[in-house]
Amino acid sequence: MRRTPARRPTIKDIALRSGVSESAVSFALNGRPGVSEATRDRVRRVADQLGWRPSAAARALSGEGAATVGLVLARPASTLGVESFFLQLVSGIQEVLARRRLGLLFQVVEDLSAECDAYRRWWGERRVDGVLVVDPRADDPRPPLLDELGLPAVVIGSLPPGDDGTGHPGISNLWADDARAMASIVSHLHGLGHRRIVHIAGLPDLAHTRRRIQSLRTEAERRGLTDVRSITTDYSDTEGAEVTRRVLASDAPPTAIVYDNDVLAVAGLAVAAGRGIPVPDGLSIVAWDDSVLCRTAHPSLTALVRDTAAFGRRAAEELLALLDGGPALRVEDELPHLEQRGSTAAASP
Amino acid sequence: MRRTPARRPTIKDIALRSGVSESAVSFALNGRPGVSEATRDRVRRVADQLGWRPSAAARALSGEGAATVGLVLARPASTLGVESFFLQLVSGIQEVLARRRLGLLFQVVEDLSAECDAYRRWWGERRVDGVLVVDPRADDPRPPLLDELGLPAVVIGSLPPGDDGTGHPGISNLWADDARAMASIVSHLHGLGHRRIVHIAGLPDLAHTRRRIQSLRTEAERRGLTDVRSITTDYSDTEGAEVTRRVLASDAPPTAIVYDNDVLAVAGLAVAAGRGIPVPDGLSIVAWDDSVLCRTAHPSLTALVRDTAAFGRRAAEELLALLDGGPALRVEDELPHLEQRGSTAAASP
DNA sequence: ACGGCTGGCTAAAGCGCTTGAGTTCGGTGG
DNA sequence: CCACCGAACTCAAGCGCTTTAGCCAGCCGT
Repeated sequence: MRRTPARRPTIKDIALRSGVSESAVSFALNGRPGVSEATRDRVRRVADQLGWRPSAAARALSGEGAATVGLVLARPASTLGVESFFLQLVSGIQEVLARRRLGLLFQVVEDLSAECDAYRRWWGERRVDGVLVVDPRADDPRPPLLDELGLPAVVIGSLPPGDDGTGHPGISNLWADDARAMASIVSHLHGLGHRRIVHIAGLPDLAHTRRRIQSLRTEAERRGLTDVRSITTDYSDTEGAEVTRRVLASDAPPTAIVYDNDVLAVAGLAVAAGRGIPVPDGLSIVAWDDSVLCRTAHPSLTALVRDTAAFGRRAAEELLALLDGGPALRVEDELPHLEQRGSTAAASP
Repeated sequence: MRRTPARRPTIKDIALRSGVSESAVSFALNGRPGVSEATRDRVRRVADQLGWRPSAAARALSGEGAATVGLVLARPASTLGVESFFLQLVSGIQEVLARRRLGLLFQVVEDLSAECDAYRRWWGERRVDGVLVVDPRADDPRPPLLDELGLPAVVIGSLPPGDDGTGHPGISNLWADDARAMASIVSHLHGLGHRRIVHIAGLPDLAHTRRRIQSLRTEAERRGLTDVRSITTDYSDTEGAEVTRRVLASDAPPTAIVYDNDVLAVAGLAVAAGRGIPVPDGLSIVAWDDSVLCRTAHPSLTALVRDTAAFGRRAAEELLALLDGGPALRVEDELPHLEQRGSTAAASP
């Protein structure tokens, strides 16, 4: 025999018990003028004695907004394996949203067009007040779409080269300076005497991939390095391993490889180990983004670490500012820092 | 100058343009009787010409439910590093929810009591129609709470020993047979001649941790193995490494270690490598749950693999069934299978 | 003593949708 | 020819909350 679930109290119940009108209750509970302090107190007491909570639906319907923000992750199922990045990011985001009692509507989809559909649906159904957009890319259809819908958004991640982020009045951008970060890696490797460097990158369409590739080229030219190149992958360990194998088998194999994420790096390390190439003495490895993988690998991997949860927090804060009617901003996140571990050493001659 | 965002059409707009009443529109769009096929078609056409979407808030308010389910992850920020498990699970869940246009409200919190708060809040605010509960534990306060709230739920994961899952009429349970899975691991190791086995487990309060520990003991007794034990950890690579170090330094170190997740296993592997203990010849390692980590480790790790996305899908399906008024069920997921790789071999004498 | 304020409250409309209770109208059976 | 019926609609209430307009008592100044 199933217990009747407790009935949820409404402001009507509160009004009845405290002997005032529903409007008075609303005023009292929302800290609006129009009720005496005495009444306000009484109403408040009754409210939380009854365990009252405002109905999100009713609030939303009467123009208060949905009290929810959305986040969609467009990744083919195969790719979203390990990546510590997202849970950390989400965890940071939540921290901030929780303070304002905002919910996070989350969705994982296969591709970009499904992502856009999700935005349209959320907008149409008035489910979210704003969204957080990850993985900006070249010719990204999302900012214009969101602009058209009038859905406030924060794009998380550096914009593609050439896009300065203006022109989308309702959209903020929280960016990390991938160019400078790449420069710091190149500087480190160059300082160790490396002249042949390969960058095994992620998805070619992602904005940060392009920034990194571009920066690598610039830095190489600046230093007169001619044997430096980038190769894009799908971020999977499979491709990471395959590309590494190919690169190491070439005539003049690199003395250092920079991987665009931890999974690629670890996969690469495994390949090196399999071919009997000692790391770091025969090959230096740098991972972009730190994680347990990098720390537990053997040797542990020199990695570009950033505080992903903090990144998420800042993104959420920017979105809140936007929802509060603030202007769209471009803000830069802290520069990540290169944590030197056991996988980088002086180039062997 | 900001473009005025498009105004969202309501059924009133549709009613006006198609020359019928709002109710007729509602009937037409929801496939209810009471309108002619001709009218229905016309209304439908107008609706999607206008790009109409039902307002989730209005629907919810008029008794249709929130069209949303909730999932909260109670993990201290430190722990939710790599674990491929959750994103995979969520990805599977979404696949099923998407078919019914249900949203997923997601929350990451620090601990169990915050998780319970989240449920209360969601219930009070009528934000979700049901929830998915992960990481069941001993003396779990969540099922009784959800029962009291009358919030349909599916508990994902095996219940603690002694709890048969009955007694919570609104709650289904999707369980994996951790006991048999552990038995299969022990059988594999025993068959390879291992007699001293250590199980480096996860959080001691989690139900599946207890099941595994209990099963290990049972299996050991059945085979007359006396030098077998479990040690719990917080799932972090740090503790995994530390416990491994301690265990390997003991007088009669184990010849095989079973780790409760991929992170622990990789951390353990690194420790072994650091101490010059060859894997698998000097030590066999088994990881519970597969991931890139296991596959890219060197040697690759023998792992207990399960189809996590499928697990998520089934859980979501159970929840849907519950929301449709079906009875609470206990269903068992497929047995995971032990993928033998390079980290297990015959015990050295 | 009276008009005008102001503080404290109530009444009522409205948000977008569902739904049960009418209403209309073209048949049908008697 | 009329009562009756069901199909196809319309009306209006209601979900829980916010918000605008309005009401009334009491206090001010003159």
